[in-house]
Amino acid sequence: MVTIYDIAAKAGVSAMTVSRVINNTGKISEKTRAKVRRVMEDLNYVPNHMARSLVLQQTNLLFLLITDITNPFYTTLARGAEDAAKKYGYRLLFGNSDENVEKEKDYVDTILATRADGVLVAPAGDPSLPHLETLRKHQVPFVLLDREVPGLDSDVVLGDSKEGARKLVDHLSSQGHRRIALINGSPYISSARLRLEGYREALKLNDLAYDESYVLETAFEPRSDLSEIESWLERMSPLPTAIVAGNNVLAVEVIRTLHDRGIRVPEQMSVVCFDDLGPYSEIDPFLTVIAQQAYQFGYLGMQLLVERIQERGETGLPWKKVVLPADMIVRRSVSAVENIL
Amino acid sequence: MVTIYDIAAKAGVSAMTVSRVINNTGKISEKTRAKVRRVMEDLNYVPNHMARSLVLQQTNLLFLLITDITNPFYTTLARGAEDAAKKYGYRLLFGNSDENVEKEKDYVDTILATRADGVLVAPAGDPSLPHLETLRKHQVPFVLLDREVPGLDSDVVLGDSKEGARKLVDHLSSQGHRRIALINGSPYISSARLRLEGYREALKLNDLAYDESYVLETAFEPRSDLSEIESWLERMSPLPTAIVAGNNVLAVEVIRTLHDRGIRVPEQMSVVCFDDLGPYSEIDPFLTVIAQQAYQFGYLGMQLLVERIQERGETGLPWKKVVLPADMIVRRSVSAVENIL
DNA sequence: TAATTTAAGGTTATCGGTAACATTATTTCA
DNA sequence: TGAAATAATGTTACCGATAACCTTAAATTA
Repeated sequence: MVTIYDIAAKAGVSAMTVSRVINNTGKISEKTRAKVRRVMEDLNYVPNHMARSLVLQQTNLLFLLITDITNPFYTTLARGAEDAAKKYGYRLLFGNSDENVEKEKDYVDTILATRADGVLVAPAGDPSLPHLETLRKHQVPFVLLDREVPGLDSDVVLGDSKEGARKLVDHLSSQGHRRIALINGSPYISSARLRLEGYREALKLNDLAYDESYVLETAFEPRSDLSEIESWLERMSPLPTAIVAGNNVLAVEVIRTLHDRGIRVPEQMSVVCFDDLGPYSEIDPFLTVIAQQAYQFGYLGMQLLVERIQERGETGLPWKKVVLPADMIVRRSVSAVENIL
Repeated sequence: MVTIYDIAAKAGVSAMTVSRVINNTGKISEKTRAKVRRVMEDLNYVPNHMARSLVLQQTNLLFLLITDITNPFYTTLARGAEDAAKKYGYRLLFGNSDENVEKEKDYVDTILATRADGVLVAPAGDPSLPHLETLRKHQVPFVLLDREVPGLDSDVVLGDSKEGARKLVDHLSSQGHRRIALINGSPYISSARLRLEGYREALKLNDLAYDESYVLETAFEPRSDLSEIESWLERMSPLPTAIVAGNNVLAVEVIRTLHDRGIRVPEQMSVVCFDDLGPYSEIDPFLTVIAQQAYQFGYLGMQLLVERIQERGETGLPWKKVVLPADMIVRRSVSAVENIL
């Protein structure tokens, strides 16, 4: 590997001069600058980021941790974060925790070991608390995305989950649905809790009774085993006429399970959910959804993070909480109750 | 930041002893080991990856560069790469080039500067050659995914693009289509070239004439400006009855443009493409596609990469080329010609 | 013209680890 | 019982960069 010393030797200058040329610091004559540049090109020199960061005590590296890299919500969010990072001159790397607290912890270790300047995290859930506290203890600035973690103060960008759930239920109710079920993510995830709350409030406002057996709390991540959903569907009696899904992955799994049992959507069952299905929902608009502004989650989150990084030292700045609105897109996955077979 | 020296001082041993405890090397008495461990926990010590890599001359870090993080093909591929990396004990980080050679070059610089042990790359295209050669020159092992780059020998995992294109055209032909158009990625991308070749061969085999105006070569990446597709549609006369899209993104854009012009799919135009739309195509199976084994691209690619890394030093090992089959999934986006309005 | 400034560059120490080579008790064995 | 082996730890140098300080010659200024 070519080092600064190889360049220095070949150019007949000291290593420090090479360093100055690389970083455009200090005073260097045009002649030496040109010579050093030529030697660097000749030898294909690439600065060693680690050596540099070691002495500078900063890496210019930021991380984005998401929980599901195959979910369009998170990948669109990633684009937003990426664009903002570029704007501020940071490099951004991605990690994927798969909704798995252990994997997430591994990434946090990598991040700490890499001495990243900051992190954007969509936490796997409340049990993420310990490793987020570790980040805090090591003074790594971070911003939470999409989910809060009780007991941890921080900047955060959230969607209006409660309002979103209310809108979905209201919409179903307006189509005459009175038996509305909810399949939700783990209660250890803040957004899932708020969606449940919004669901219950909306039921009440629409004079609908809350029936515990109509609620299934499972995992937001995709899984091959659908038996939990199957037994839930069997348990409910009478079957609901509509299902609210806590996110797009759950909606897909519910619909798949319904199809397996010969129940057609929306003819026999209406389904709505949080989060859109990416650009692909445009070709054959099917699911009625709360389309969260995924790109904005990433973009705004990155702005908050960069602010934190640049304010480092100043203490006691209040934590910022951005709540993005929940907009509903009505498509074909809901039919009016009177049309249900 | 807590260092090995802080631990050493507090535990009353030398830094080297701490290092030995961390890495489980050398001989350490149980007593000191326990003491050092306790101090590390007390101080929340995290090893500095950069310092370590600097002296070890290896980072245990691998990178995956993809060209479109919102494309389910690449995110599923990423999952495969991730699982395989974990199996082999490497850390994996992701980068997203957005089909943009410049961005890709930036990532390559980051990778070189980070001194990653290896890279998995889905190259943006033939113009990626210079920076891939830079990787080679710096002896960073890499494996290409999904696309080859002429003039560059390397391990590579490909899909059978030619065969896939043939299958799509054959399928359309079997439904009576005789005017079949192709919207494809840039001719500077190997997979796009092969898809065009397969398309032309299949036309010939089905006794269909090749009409240049029926082929549009554009970009594989999503874009907001659809005017190029619009003017292409206007140019073709008579309109084709079916369109083959070089990938899922193009299919989505074509269908969107068709809808804008009041042309319905599949009632008035059949559309097929390469690459599935992720799990979401299951809820409302619409597009007939060549479903490439995205997960396998990542998993096998990672295996090849790790082999290369571990063989480092041994020269002249032949390059490996894995070609994954192209399987067609027939869904609803094609109708028989006689039913076209 | 002597005293300062400035331009251009060099030296040394350091970032946080680890390899390689000591060192010192303590065992083990001939 | 003395020599050799081993266990447990310490010292030193180095990985590749940069900050802080130092040096020298040329250019300015009083």
